[in-house]
Amino acid sequence: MRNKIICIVGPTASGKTSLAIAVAKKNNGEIISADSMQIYKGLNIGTAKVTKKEMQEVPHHMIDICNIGDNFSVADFKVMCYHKADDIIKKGKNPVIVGGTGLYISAIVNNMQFDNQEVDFEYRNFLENFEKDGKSQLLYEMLQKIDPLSAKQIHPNNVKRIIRALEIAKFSDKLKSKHMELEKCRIQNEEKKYDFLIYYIDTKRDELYKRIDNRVDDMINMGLIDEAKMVYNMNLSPKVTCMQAIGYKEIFPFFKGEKSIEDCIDKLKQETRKYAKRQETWFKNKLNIKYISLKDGVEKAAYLITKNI
RNA sequence: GGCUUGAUAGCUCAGUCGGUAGAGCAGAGGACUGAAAAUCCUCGUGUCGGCAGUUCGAUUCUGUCUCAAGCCA
Repeated sequence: MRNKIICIVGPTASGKTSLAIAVAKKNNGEIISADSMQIYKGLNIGTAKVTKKEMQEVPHHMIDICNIGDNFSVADFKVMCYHKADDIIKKGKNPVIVGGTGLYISAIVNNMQFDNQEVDFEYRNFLENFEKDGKSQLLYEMLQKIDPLSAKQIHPNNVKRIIRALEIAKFSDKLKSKHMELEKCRIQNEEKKYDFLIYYIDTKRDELYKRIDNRVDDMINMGLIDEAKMVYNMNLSPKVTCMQAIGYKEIFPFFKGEKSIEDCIDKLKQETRKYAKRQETWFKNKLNIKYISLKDGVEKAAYLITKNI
């Protein structure tokens, strides 16, 4: 019999962390985080990472596994996540997957297939130069020739995606060695490894926005500005993945003396709200989810989730 | 008190050599199989500050008033 794995998803600030801990406690579980930013050591307050105390209550995985500046992608996530899940099951315990990164959740739920591939920065730079020269259209035309299916799915203006698709097409093992059409290996997902039960924490929009505003204020009180300063002082390229995290780049203008701290905090709240909206779109439209509410408390929700297993 | 410059979408502004107007941001919705807290797509009627004048027609020109910023007293 295949194992059923509980996933808890939802927009930022919806209460995923506490619900996951409650579920894991009730169900002899260990938590696997599916969050593209909590993987980084040092990004604690801004990513709303679980506290050390909470981690002692229930083991957490896939948190603090990278250094700031490291590269990481869905492909890495999927491999590591499955290993962790297997390990947890072998121990006789139950994995609980929690996260807000839609692509990561989709990757494991749908068992997406990826080749092993390192990022080739030289090639990426080469491609990015086309964009700098205003020749993005050429990139799209290249992709249409090399990987027509991807080209169909990516909007011609989405240069970042076009470049990534070109990188993948060029270095894809399947393309190079087997002369297989990329379309085929993309669509051909293997049989699903586990069954998943995905719970989406449903929160009314205005309520969620209030929670977001309050949480940002809490983050500031907990020392987010110092944490952001630490990241700022590292002087990283804006291209580095963790520099994309919300909670840091919004405060940089204050350090540069370009904006007041109040304006930066407002911007941070605004960006977080927009992010929550994008998450909602992903989870509601791309995944087969069950809705769960925290209105009657975390314990009640955890009870409802675990009693079905 | 005098002069100058402004007053246009929630905000910042562009524009109409006179034929009732459009960008960015915000907001709403959406896409997304390899950077995803990223990236991208769609959606813009608003007494064009008030009143009067010229005109077939004014947001656009003229006068006047109100408000704001600056300069001179």
